[in-house]
Amino acid sequence: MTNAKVHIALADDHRMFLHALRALLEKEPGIDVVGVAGTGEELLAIAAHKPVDIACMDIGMPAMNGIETTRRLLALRPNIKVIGVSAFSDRQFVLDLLNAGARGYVTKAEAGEELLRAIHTVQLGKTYLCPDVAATVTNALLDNVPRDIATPRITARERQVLQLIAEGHTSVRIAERLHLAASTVEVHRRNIMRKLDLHSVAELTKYAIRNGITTISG
Amino acid sequence: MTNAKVHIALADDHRMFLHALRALLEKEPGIDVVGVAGTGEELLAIAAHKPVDIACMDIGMPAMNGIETTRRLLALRPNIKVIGVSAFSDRQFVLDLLNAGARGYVTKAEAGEELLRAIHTVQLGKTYLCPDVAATVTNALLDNVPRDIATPRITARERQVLQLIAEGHTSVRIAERLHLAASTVEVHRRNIMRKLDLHSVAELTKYAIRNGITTISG
DNA sequence: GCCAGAATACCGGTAAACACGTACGTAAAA
DNA sequence: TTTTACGTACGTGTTTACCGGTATTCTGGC
Repeated sequence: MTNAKVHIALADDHRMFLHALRALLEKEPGIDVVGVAGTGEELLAIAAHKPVDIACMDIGMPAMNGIETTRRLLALRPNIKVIGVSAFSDRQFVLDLLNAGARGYVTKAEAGEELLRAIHTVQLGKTYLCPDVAATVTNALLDNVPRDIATPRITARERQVLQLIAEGHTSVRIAERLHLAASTVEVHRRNIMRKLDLHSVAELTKYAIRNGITTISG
Repeated sequence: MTNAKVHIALADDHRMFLHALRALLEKEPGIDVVGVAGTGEELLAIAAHKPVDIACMDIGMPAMNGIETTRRLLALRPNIKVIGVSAFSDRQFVLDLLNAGARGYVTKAEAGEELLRAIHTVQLGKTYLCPDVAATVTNALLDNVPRDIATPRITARERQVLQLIAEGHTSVRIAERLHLAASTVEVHRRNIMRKLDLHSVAELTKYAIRNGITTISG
């Protein structure tokens, strides 16, 4: 049992990264990549039919993001250990993912060995955060203590509005598209900014990209 | 000569992608990865000291972007064939890169095999664009004919203003930061939008991210 | 020396964003 | 059941964005 290979599933919407990462992990003797997925749904399907010990997933996927995918995955298979892989290291983002049950987080800026280290660490039942993320999180805990549970989460409607804002539409257009009054859209916009502590369309746009609410290639 | 391995150098600011891609390419018998770089400068250094046939580089790198890197690389070693690898497929972006002398372009959304196909094609002296990029480019040529040479390039000052816009600053703040009149900043903003055919802060922000003018983790 | 382009600056106008308030019905949660 | 959160909608006001034109200065190229 101890010298059996660890079964790993990968998920990333960039197929080239997905395939490349598979090649990287397959070089490791103790690792067996049992499936790769381009979306959160595919990852759930893999976990439903194959033995998966560890899932490494991109967080910034469109449609279903990493946090939602993590929740559903753990509801389906509570023993799977989730490692978040992302280009970003938002404090709030990492905390959300850990709250969702993830056991590790590494950024794509780190070396490939960092992911292997994370895999080996969570395999032992521990939690692994790559250095800069760990620093961000501990700073957050030291600075703003009541950040643990007070996770501001936007509603589905707000998310919908945010997506259209990040696509460059005005409030009036968004109202037309959603069959709402323009004033309602502006309230949503205001609430989003208040909840997320963002203060411009530029920041809203970046947040939306980081969280997979919109794609950058729009 | 014909059955010698092709020497490839890689460049990407995401080290994990860089290392994973190296693992993917090293599986190929005809390919020898002679160096990997995290920045454009490193890639130039590698090309200066090692034999490189093909360079696969990420376009959205901070500091020196892919287009500038391509220019300098080809000035240094005109025989190197450059393949652009990017998460995005901007029409203008691709055209700029091809004008700079690149021989291929594949997006990260494509499968890993797509990059291998690009490598084998440019090795034969041909140009390779992945399907969706090829469609975008041909559409651009069919739609707006005088797009070939009229490559709108923003000035250094405009780039500076764009960066601050994408960081979420207002025109007034940008003016203060750059010691300009607010009206001047607004003219720059206007010219940027006109040149790039963008019509909102959201679009400006995404363009800035795609082109490495600002980072998404701001 | 002239011309084109860049960078600077100002004026005017419309539309939109942004901040603050109030209000109501419903649905979920305590 | 009371409370809380959400989605809906309106009003008022200030700031900013966005589109148009004009003009001066400076620099680089022909």
